[in-house]
Amino acid sequence: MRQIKHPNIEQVELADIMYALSDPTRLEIVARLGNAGRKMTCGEFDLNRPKSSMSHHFKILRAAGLVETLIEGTEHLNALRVDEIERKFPGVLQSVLRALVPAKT
Amino acid sequence: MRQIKHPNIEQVELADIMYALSDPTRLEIVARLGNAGRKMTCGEFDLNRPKSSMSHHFKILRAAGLVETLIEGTEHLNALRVDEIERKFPGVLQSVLRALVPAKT
DNA sequence: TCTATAGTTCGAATATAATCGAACTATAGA
DNA sequence: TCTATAGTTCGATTATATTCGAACTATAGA
Repeated sequence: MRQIKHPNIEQVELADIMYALSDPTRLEIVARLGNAGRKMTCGEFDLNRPKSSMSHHFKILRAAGLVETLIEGTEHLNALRVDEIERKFPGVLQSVLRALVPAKT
Repeated sequence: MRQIKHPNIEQVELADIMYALSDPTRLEIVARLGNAGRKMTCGEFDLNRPKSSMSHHFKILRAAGLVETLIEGTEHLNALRVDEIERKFPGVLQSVLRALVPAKT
């Protein structure tokens, strides 16, 4: 396996995005990715959960089209697909990201 | 039972909203309520599902804080809590509603 | 008071999801 | 080639959701 397959943006459905965002762990991952504004490895999220659970959540985020994962060496670099999602569903991801920031005055 | 209890807006959580919006039937209900821009009875949604299923979905939409239900006679009048949600999570519901409109030029 | 209407609740069946340890894969570097 | 690292996949368990018929509740109107 060279690179991970992602859905292309035409295939992305709103209900799947909503589903992916309905879990607290995944919301946290999305929040951190959004805050970071850079690619992050799975290991960087220190959410006190075993690797297999984290992997499961990333899989769902990827399947929903929210996250894109680039394999580089032994690491998987994850990024939000903000631009594409924004073009397809304007405002949805941005407003969610804003809602996730804890009152950043 | 006089009137149905709803969560007040402070108690409403983003994950619950996302969860409520992750089901196609509920998305459809929300879309129609949004389009209508008026209160609608449960029976008006002609989604080919038994009453008990519809009732279940309305219960979840209510619990998530998305829908407000007013009892009037034998009917239950449902409305989106757009203003409150908008104040708490700016853009979230609006952008979802816009995404649900099928290319209304 | 009787009946029709609108919707909820209950209960059981079925489906889907979350969780996590253990085994696995792929790469980097010694 | 051996080892460590990063992450995935598998499989089993447990938890949650969906679905829908049947019974129920509350109100309106005759």
